[in-house]
Amino acid sequence: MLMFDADLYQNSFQDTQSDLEVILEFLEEYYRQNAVDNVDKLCWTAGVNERSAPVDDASCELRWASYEPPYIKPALPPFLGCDARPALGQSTTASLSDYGSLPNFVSTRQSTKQQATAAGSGRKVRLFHFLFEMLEDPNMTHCVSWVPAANGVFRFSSRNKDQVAALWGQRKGNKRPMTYQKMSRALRNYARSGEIFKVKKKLTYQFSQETLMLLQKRHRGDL
DNA sequence: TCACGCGGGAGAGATA
DNA sequence: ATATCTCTCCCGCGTG
Repeated sequence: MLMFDADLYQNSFQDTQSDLEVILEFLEEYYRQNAVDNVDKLCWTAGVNERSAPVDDASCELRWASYEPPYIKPALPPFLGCDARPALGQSTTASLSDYGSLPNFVSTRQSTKQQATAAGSGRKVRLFHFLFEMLEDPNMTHCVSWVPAANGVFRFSSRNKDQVAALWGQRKGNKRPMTYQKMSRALRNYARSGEIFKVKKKLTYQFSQETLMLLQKRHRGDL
């Protein structure tokens, strides 16, 4: 099981379970028709990191036949050295927030603030944590999924993107319904902190290399 | 022309 | 009480 901070993740996982129950009926119908695709997606999830186990290229090509390697906006220092984060590996109890929200090119002031926030409360789920949960959940691949052969890149389904947004709105307890438009706006704001970049392709975003590496390292460590 | 996705900016709510 | 962070919301623009 994927584990971040134990308490935080357990709570979020339970929330996710509740959310998923809402759309369970819809999913049941979908899975009956896409069982094979889900197997493929599990494979992609495991192969998000190109250094991980090889991905089934044939199945990827089938599903992503129309996909072209995205152009990554070089707005920030691209994918820094992994040895730049001293805290990594020193803490065995840090939550996902500690790692995933703190690329090393974020300003010192911001980093300090975020570290304090993540370490202090950990109660408030952040959008990119939620999205990572969705991406790691094979039941949600019809809404949002990793793009194979593109490290950390994920893409929303044009048909089901609003389901993800609706779940996000539920998770946050918003009174007004969340839409993809609003959720994607929040996603694009992550470019400022370097957590997620906008890829110049519709409905497609990318975790920063730093963030992705830490997520994956955490993921592998808890397998 | 139109629908859709994107980005700017302001502001609300939560947190330190 | 204040500063900061993280969205949320609205609006206009670009593109297919």
